[in-house]
Amino acid sequence: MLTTRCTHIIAVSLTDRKIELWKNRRIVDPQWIHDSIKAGKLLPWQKYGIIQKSSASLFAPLNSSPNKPFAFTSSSSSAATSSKSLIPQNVSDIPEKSVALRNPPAIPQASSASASSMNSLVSSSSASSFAQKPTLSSTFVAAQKPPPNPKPSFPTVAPSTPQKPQSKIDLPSQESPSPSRSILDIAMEIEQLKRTVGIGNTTPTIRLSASKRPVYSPHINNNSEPTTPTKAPTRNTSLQKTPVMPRTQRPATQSRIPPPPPPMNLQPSISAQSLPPNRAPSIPVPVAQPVRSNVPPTGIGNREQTEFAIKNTTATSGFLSKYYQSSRLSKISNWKSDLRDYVIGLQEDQRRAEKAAAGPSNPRSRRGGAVVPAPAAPTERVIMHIDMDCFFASVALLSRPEYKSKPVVICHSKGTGGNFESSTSDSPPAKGTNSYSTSEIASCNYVARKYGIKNGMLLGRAQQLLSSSPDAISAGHTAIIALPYEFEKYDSISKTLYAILVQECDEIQVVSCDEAYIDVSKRVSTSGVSALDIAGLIRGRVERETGGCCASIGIGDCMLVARVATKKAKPDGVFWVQRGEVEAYFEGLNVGDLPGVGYVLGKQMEEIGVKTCGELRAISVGECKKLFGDVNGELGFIRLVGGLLTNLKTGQKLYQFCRGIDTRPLENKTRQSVGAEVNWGVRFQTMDEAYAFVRELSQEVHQRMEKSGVQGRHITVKVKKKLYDGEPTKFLGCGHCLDFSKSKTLEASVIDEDRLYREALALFKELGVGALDLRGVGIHVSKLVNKSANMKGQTLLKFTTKRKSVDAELDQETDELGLVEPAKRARVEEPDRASLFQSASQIDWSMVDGLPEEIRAELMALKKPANKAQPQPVVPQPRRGSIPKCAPLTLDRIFVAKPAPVPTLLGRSSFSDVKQLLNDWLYSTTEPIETDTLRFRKYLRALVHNWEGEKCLNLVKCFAEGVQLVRNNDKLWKEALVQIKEDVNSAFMVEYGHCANMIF
DNA sequence: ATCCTCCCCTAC
DNA sequence: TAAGGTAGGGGAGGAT
Repeated sequence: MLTTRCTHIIAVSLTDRKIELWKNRRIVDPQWIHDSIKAGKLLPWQKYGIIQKSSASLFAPLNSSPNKPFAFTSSSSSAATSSKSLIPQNVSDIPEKSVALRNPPAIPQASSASASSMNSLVSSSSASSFAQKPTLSSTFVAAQKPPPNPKPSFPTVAPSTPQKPQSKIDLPSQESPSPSRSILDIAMEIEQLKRTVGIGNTTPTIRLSASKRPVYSPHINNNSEPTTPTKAPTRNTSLQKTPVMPRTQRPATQSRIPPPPPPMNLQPSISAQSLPPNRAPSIPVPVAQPVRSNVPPTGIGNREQTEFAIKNTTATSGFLSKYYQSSRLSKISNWKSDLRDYVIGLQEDQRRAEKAAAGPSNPRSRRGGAVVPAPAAPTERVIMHIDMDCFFASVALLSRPEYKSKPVVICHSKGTGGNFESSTSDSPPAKGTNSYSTSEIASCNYVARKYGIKNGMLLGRAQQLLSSSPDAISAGHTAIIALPYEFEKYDSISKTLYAILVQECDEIQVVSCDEAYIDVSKRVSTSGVSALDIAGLIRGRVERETGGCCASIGIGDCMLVARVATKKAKPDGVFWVQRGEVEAYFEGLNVGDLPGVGYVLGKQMEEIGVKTCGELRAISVGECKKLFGDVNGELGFIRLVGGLLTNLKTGQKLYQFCRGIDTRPLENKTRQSVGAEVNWGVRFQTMDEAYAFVRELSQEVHQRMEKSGVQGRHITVKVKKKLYDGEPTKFLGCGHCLDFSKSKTLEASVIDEDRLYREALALFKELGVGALDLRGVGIHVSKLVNKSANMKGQTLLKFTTKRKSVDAELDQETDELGLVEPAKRARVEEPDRASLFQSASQIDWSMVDGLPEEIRAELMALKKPANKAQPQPVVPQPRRGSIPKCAPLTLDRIFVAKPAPVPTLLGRSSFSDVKQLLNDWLYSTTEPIETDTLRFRKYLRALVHNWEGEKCLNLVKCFAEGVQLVRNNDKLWKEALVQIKEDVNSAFMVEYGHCANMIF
């Protein structure tokens, strides 16, 4: 509401986030109101703009750019020459449409100068250099080695006495002494962990979602760490592994031996420099006019890639349907929704049938064709988790049994000259073929898994893994068999699976196209058939009726236990963890195997030394009392784990899950939202292209809503903004991005496609990400109502809304229908009003509702063309002033934002203390532990976000020199350094709008 | 207190 | 080449 209807924002200070969001709004000091009242008229607000004010008052005398990162350390005015010293405060304040604004980030002139200024500062402040500054390097080198390392390996000894600042960089404020700490102090550890993992309010305000994780998204997260098989004790469990059906195995006829693997492709295959200069801006600079060109965006790749990209980015119309035909993730999601609808339908039928069959004496007669005797209340729950084994790969092998003993993966890559069936078997794969592919593996068979290949891994990486595996080579498995998707088959087999399941169960919950939970408690208790027999029956049917696809089944007394049992059952088996065995089974279970524990939570638990459920359980008994006094047991655990890791609900869930307790009922919830998003192939040159894409996406979402028979009134638009220039490693991928979203609740549900588009477009514009920076767009609609129900509901909503008068609402409706009265339209033709705007497209419509009625009506009239029959243009004229501004954040924010907490590394903040810590770290361990590297990276990012870029660079330099001198450029340490540099670069891009200059 | 917005995380 | 979607749970912090 604030952002959509306010004309001015009165504030004394703003959070960084608000500054980022509202940098194009009128943010004024309260004094403006006082002075206006005193003057008896509305004074020009510009003088009171708090961002402008702070910047102007502090830097105007120096005529320096607020975008200049290191003004406070540099006496040089060379970097202070930008005439673009102030970012525009409001769209309407930009006299001429600044094209620069639509080509963000509008890097100020100063930035390159700043960079060089920074560079010179860094080199002159080789204060922190190992090699060049004997005194400091000796301090560093001669530091006491801490004892070899506990965990964490960052030493936790008391910090050394703070030294004098090395240079101007170390401001006195950074010299806060660290409290002395003890590693045994659990409370302290919690604080430390909070700092490390970013819980609490010490994190920089701009969240770097991408940088929290080493790589984008769960798909890739899967790559990095092969999960070790669960080491669950088996002595107390009833392992009922059904024998694997013998499979016909034909000799492979098409396998080929690839050439020796090329080196790892760590860099994007084609650098931006290889493209024409005008297409390869390493730092986007404002250009006079965006040029619509057939040449694709920056750095996509070589000629073939370029040609492909022309046809396959979001800037091309028709992208969306093609994309959704091919996206396995989209299909997986949609199948789930469809199946859920299907099952809900079945359940409703069943309820109706029961009602019809009536008679309390016969509450249940038939279900899905199977006769179900009237059950007594089951004494024990029997839940099964059914999961097809490597579903896509299994389906592919149905028609290609000759590959069953080969490492098979399913992905899009055709691996030119590679392994698709279409290629001839007598020609070897082209050089480097699959080894460079960035195609994601959707599914792989167990032969491939044996060599560490996993779902989500890039094909290139998988091929390299195989090529470097002695086991694979000796088994003759040197080439991956890459097979194509067969979506229709998956669909059909999925239906077969569900048809079987609904017949063989009491209750069912859809998980995905190849996975479900079923409840067979009643069957077991009434028929006397054992759970294992039912599982065997289901597995037999699935295999027969699908033509040979195997399902594994885990059995337990709740969904949780059944699910973790399935892991043990795979492949092609059944595993039953009975009630009495749960505790022992969970004792050794990896916490990562618990549902809900993914990459982040898993890492956080690892931080506190918790790897297994047993260890997690032990927390409560061991330490809660220390922390919470008499609050121990469950509550203490929840407070500890909750406070430590996340919060209450997660703590509660973990408390139960690590004990094998799960009381969730099986259910298929009706959907609460509908959406569509694309984060692949998103490359735009102009905002018009982006707007056109938003329109396509709105249409898609609208279609989906129609299909589901729902309407909604809460609209969310999400965007991804790239963090780096150049193309990401993954072809046409989104790379590392910042995520932003903006949402709006309408007074009534979205009715037509056009309204959805207009609302989405307005939100999209508010997000303010420039065409060149966009890497992803999504539109979601929630607060859904059933479409038929909504017809009744709308009137009510209209009259109960608090936020808008009925008149306004009616006006809006009228407007939507293009029925603005001619009289109203005529009035705005008066030159005095109309001249305020060059065109209606310049009006910030989101502010209109906040205006007085008279003006508002006039503007509304202006909004609509006189000819009401005139259709809405497909691509609207962009509102000039609303073109996103992606200039780097300016120094303004330092003075406007609340004082940021001082970043610390294990409690140290001064340069010398941190440097000492790095020294100790380098000496204390031969290999960098990832946790420590992450800590350091996080700290460096925090420094940059706190505008301590120079301190950050000097620390990186210290570290780099330490790696060289202390660790003799050891590979692992160098890798850590590379990660650190990448992180710092990305943080620099965000804060300063350019890469960090790290020539060490 | 409770709700809302803007995220992040997780699962398939 | 390549198709990194989608929905739900939940938390932080601000608004009401």
